[in-house]
Amino acid sequence: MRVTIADVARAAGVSKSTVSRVLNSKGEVDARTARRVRHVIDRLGYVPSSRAVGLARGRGRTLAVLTPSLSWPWAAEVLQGAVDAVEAAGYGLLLFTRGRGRESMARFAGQVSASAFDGLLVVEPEWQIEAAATLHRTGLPVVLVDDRARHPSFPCVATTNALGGELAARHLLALGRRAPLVVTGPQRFGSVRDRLDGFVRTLEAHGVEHDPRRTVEGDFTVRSGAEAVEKLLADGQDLDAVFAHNDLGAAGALQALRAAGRRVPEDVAVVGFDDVPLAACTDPPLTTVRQPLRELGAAAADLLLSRLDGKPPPAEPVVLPTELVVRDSAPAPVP
Amino acid sequence: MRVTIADVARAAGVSKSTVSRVLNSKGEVDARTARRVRHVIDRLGYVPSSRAVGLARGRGRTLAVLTPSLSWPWAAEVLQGAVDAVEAAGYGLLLFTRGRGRESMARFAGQVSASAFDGLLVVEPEWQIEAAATLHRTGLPVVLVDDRARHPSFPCVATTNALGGELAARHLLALGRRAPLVVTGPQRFGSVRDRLDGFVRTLEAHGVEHDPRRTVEGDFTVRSGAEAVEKLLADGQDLDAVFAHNDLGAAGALQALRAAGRRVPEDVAVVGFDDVPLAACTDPPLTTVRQPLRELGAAAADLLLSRLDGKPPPAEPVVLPTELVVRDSAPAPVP
DNA sequence: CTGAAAGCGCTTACAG
DNA sequence: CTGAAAGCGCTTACAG
Repeated sequence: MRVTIADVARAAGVSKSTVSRVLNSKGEVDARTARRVRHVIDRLGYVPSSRAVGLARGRGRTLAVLTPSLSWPWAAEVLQGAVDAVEAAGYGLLLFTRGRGRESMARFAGQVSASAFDGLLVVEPEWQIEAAATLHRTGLPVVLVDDRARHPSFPCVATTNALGGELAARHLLALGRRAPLVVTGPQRFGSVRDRLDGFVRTLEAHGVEHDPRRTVEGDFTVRSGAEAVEKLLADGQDLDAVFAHNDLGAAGALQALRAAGRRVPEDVAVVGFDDVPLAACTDPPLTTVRQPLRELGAAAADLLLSRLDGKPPPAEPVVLPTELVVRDSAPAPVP
Repeated sequence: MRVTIADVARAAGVSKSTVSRVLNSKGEVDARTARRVRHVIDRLGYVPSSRAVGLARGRGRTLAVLTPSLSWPWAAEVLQGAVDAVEAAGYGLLLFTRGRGRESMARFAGQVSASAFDGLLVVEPEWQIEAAATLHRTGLPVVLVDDRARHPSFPCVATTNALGGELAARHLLALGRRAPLVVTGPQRFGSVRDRLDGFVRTLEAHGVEHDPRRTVEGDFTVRSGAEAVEKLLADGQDLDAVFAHNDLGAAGALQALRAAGRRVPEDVAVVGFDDVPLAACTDPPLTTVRQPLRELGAAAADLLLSRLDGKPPPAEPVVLPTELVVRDSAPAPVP
């Protein structure tokens, strides 16, 4: 039923070796023979079995990506960037998410050992970093989409998180704000600490002291953004700005501020992070620090692909720039 | 380097056949022999090569999914549901998106012929339906996540779109609205026509005539939702409600209404469709017809898996229910 | 209950 | 430039 290389060889009156040679344009083949073989291939609609090729060659054309839940819009964007790049290279991409915790990691490890793929992309690694390190040591090419320099032993791509924090701070300072609430993500993340550092350092460089009580650790959910605002308000603290470490948190802050009767941006200016599609749909639309999410995914995929081609990993992480996108929640300062 | 079945056989003092038998618990194996083999497997950390197994058996444990861009939040949710189900079954999932049109479909077709996977999930098929049909004929198990009964020759899972339209209409009628704008998706989609039908029929069943000029075809983008409202307003038509066929469109309508000085929900009530995460973050939060997106993905995956196990496809499409989620953009009617 | 052998569909030295 | 043969790592009748 399936057309095999043997069928092609027979129909073309040559050996399987020769068919293989024209298939992979490897070794010298007589031009006329090659043409004949190609014709037969077309006529029969022959496509080599990826399994057989993979087995014979010891590797195939399949990559895998391990990513957080796709319900996080930024993960979906990064993944889309990776898919596009992988697809363009003619590779397949196996998708694993961290939906089911340890159990699902175990299953993942099984696939790895089964060498079902030839390279791995890890998006925002957390506790699975050990697993990644083990694989890496095993010889599996691994690339991380991650925070700068947190895992220096891996090739990785990252964004300028500290600069992002700085951009947010400069903008709020220019708007005359002096008492911002910072809703961070989980502070075990290096990216989060970098954003915070960049923000606070910039504030202080401009003579604005940042009261630590105005830094609240969130978990990147809408709810945590709202709660941070509610709590601060309940404590009687005042604020004239919010810098949330992601757009979802900023959206939550927006809701809580409205509920508390604070006007945005007049009373409180709000700046988010990421620039996911949601950011343009809130009321008012969010000013935010844009991360080039698709580009991150694509760059990581390309890096992995080039490693498979035997190119050495870059000494430094690949770092893509963040930039400020100004919308109504923290408009451009009037000159 | 790689531990093979031969290594295990040697270490356990048995043949490869026997190792294979205990691996697949197939055929009779002496209990003690089996135990010994298992020990060796554990000790050596042996995992069968998925490629070799696939080649020998003629099929492996890999599925593929062909889905629209993950930038559509609903696609990301459906995909997440599918990943979870596939992963739980111990299968791998190869991801293809329609990012690059025909070119990417060609590449996709290549992977298919290479039998890189054993079953295919198609999410919201449009022009690639022919390709799917061809594959299906070839013997590849295919399952669709699609609109009810549009492709009766495929096993598929769908939602109650007409009912969704009806729910939206009933809610708006209960709020006393009589002049709704309907922003549809592309009307070539069966789901879109079903939603529209359900909506209009319900209106008319309640003695409310629906002026066809108040049905505007959109393309599921935020922009198209906003434009539909702007155009209607520019034409001097009046409206007291909007029913958008997806939440993004509803978010766009919200923006345009605000810009036009209409209050939501007082002047204009707005109902969306899907209930993606964004829906809870708009101002006001969206009342919307919820689609069980993850469940759709999971159900499709399970259906595909059961087909691979040789179970016959269900005669009828699997249909999951939509339900109305009431938020502030169209609040519950006061009794 | 167990093993030797053939076969899955390719690639790759090795000869010629 | 081309072919016969071995090998990739498994499974599966077929004998015993």
